[in-house]
Amino acid sequence: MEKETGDSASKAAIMRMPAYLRYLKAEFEKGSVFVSSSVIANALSLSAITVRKDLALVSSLPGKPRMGFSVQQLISDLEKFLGYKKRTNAVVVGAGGLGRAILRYEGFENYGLNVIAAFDISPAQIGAVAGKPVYPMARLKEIVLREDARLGILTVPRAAAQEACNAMVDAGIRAIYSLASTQLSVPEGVHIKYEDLAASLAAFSSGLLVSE
Amino acid sequence: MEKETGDSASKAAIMRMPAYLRYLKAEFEKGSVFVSSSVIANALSLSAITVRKDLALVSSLPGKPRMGFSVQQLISDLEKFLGYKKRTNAVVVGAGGLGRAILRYEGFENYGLNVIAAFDISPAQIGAVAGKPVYPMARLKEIVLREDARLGILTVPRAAAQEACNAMVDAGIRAIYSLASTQLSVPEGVHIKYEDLAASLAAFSSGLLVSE
DNA sequence: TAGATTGTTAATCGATTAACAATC
DNA sequence: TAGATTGTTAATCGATTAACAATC
Repeated sequence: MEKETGDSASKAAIMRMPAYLRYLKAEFEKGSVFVSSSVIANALSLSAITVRKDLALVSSLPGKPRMGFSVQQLISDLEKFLGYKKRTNAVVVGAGGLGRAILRYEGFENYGLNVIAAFDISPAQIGAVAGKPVYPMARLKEIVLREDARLGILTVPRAAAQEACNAMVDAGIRAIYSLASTQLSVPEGVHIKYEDLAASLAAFSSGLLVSE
Repeated sequence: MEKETGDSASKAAIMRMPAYLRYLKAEFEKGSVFVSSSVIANALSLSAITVRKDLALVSSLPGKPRMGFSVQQLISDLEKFLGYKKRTNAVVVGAGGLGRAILRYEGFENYGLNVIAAFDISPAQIGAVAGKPVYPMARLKEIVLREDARLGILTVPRAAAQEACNAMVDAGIRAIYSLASTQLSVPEGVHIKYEDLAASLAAFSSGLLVSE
């Protein structure tokens, strides 16, 4: 008989986890050893109860009355929960401004992500950025297979997005993170997440999401 | 006596609006004149009822039984609702890879956002990108005042983030969109929104948010 | 007219908040 | 010990879904 797994994290809770991790890492740098839910809640503009509920979902050790939670333990638990301790290889398709910025960004290491290469249709872009190769699109499938890349990051212009997306799917990629701000159609079984920086910026700017 | 304003949009609903707009614009390109809630729902993996409820919040004209909603009208209503018809001036602080990509991106026009200039501490970055000036940080306040910039986009490295943030606040900016993936402290009255691309990418990659 | 699709009212579902006993 | 902070159970709140009469 299967053991009860208990509460599973809601999507809302999952989205708060990176914020906890970021905060706790900052606290760790400052030398904090223990931290209470109410302190975290204050810093992150959440309620203490929400924080405690969330931490209960990921914490391997219970918090201690009067002290709170071990900062170090919590960091480790959160990283494990968020999968930052596993390694995933990712490729970037589209070596324009945004694609190149992603290649240059070094912070992905902390998130268990290796951005291994980029691809572009334009011969002018072929070469390397920040020591990472930029290949022609024709080599996408070969490299994805060889490096077992699981995640594709789409940063091509809108007009080229569907074609580039198809190429990724054909290469065997089953998880696509699209920054191309256009609707894409993918076959069953391929996961896609749209991140529309411009739209979210605009929503924020117009004050609609001020409270978030 | 004040007239009842009716239901106001939930945050969840607001976040779906850009997706409707994107879809409707694509349909408009294809020549669609009317579209029903169930068609939209299918395309966007939502329920038809959710779509109808959401559209009721923004639509100035009711949908017609048997036909659905006017694509053109809905696009206009959504753009108005999302504030894309107003103009807001924005500045970028940090002219590294990501900052430069934002300067080069032309899609902001559609969202009512004018990215007018960038700022950087490094003299090497001063100049222009895509016809937009990159100024030294010392000129931030002057330009923000002159151009009435309301939104600041923060794209500096983590270590420089708080200092750059302070400079923005000092320059009179009251809405900061931070891509710096670090916790910032701002005075009361300054709105801040964190967008951690790396964290959201990692969460997606680890399969935690697959269903979104 | 007949039927598809709307808008609305009620029911369900899920997440947050409140209350409180347990405990270091 | 006394008290702050935890984890848990119950209540509230908000959003989604279901049901259905209205209507082009």
